[in-house]
Amino acid sequence: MSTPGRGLHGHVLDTLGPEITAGEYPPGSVLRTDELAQRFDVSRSVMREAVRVLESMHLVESRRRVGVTVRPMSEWNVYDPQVIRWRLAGKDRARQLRSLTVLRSAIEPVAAGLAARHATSQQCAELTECALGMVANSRGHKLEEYLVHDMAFHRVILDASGNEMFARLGDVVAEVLAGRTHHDVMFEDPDPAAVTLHVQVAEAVRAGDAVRAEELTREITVGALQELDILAP
Amino acid sequence: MSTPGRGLHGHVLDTLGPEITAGEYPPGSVLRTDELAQRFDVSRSVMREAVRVLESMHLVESRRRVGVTVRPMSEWNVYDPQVIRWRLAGKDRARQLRSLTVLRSAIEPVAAGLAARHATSQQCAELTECALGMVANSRGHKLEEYLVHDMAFHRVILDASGNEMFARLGDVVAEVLAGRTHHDVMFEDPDPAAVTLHVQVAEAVRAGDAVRAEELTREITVGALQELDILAP
DNA sequence: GGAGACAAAAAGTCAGACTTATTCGTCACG
DNA sequence: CGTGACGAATAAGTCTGACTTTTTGTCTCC
Repeated sequence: MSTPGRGLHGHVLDTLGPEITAGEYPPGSVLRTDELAQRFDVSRSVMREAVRVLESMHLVESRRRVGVTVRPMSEWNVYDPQVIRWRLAGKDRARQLRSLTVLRSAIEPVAAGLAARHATSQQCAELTECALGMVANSRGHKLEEYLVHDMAFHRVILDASGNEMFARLGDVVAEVLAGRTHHDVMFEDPDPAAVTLHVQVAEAVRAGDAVRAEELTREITVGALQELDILAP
Repeated sequence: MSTPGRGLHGHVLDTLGPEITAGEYPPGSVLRTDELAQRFDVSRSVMREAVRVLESMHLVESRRRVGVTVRPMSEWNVYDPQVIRWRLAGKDRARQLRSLTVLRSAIEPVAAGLAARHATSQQCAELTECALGMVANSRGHKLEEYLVHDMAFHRVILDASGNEMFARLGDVVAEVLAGRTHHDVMFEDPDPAAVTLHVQVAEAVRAGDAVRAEELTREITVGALQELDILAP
């Protein structure tokens, strides 16, 4: 995605990471560095670097005389964008998408409220532009163009909140929106009500109306949650 | 903290990580693997493993013929518990604490609402126990004992929400609460109103009253935000 | 002054030997 | 029988040195 297989150790991670996050090795499973190096046909140095990265994500733990043991899912660094990507590409993408959508529903309304207070005039302009782009592509099976503007819209909101923790969720939200468009729901044109809400949020932010921006965004995320409930009650 | 200097590469990270997150190397600064290996008196293999970990946190980027370049703060994986710890131990701990408290104010109310729906009877019992422990230690300069129960309380709420993304913020919230007690505010006994709110949240969760649990928790987090505003308006 | 070739620099890779910590089995001792 | 200590096996950890690959800056040459 962002950094595709840069170097041999990257290629190893592209295979091993998804396998682990997909749960192919039950927690407590033991892998041996040497065997992995053989399997991927790389030197032990390269394999060790890959293991170190997995370890920094808390996916595995490396202990002397034991080997590389897989940690239970509850200990994974589930906010690591790489881990999120692996899991979204794997088996439990539905569960993952639900968790992330709930996260969105908590974060984005608050972020929109802050954005109404902190957004620069340029960010307001970008927001309006994105909302207009969504309107323009809301009919006629132009889902891809719509998605681009939708992702940009939410990224601007999160950035404009002025909170770095929120801002860093831009990639995650984009991934969720993309996943929704490309796989699960959204067979036809997007919900007109949602499009309108985005336009209204842009207006509220520009007007500096924090309460209204927060409430409108809450409606958007509630809608996203309902979409999931319809799909898998 | 959790995994203190495990192995040589861990020791290198314990020094280099805080240096980078403290901003001692401006974005775009170039480090050379060989020089770093010399500086820390380790072999290049060990140094490379450390660089790989820093790279997986998006703190640096390693490119051929160029070296290891430090990335701008906006690209760091700020949700990585290790990065959070490094930053909380460093220069901008105040800024970091503020960001995290805003994050809490978005997450915890929603988590409490979900907890009211999903908490098991055992989790309800734990919650009540924590709240009672907070009451018992709310007077008489027993800040440490109070803190333990406070951290446990919020961890149970986040776990009981049933959302893994929320659950994994337990460590972060604990870190924020600990930081608040040990450094910034909290010179004397905690605010009695806050203690009462925790007890009421425990009751609301046990009663399955999601709306009330959410609203009460919102009051708690608003209080935490106000504490910061009083300290640094 | 632009395009292409060349050289230097730094990360990337590999192989092999050695070190160290941990675990497990065994054996002696209570 | 249990128990504790000793020792051997094992797999990660470390170091070294040689080699490869990619990128970049420069220096021609047209």
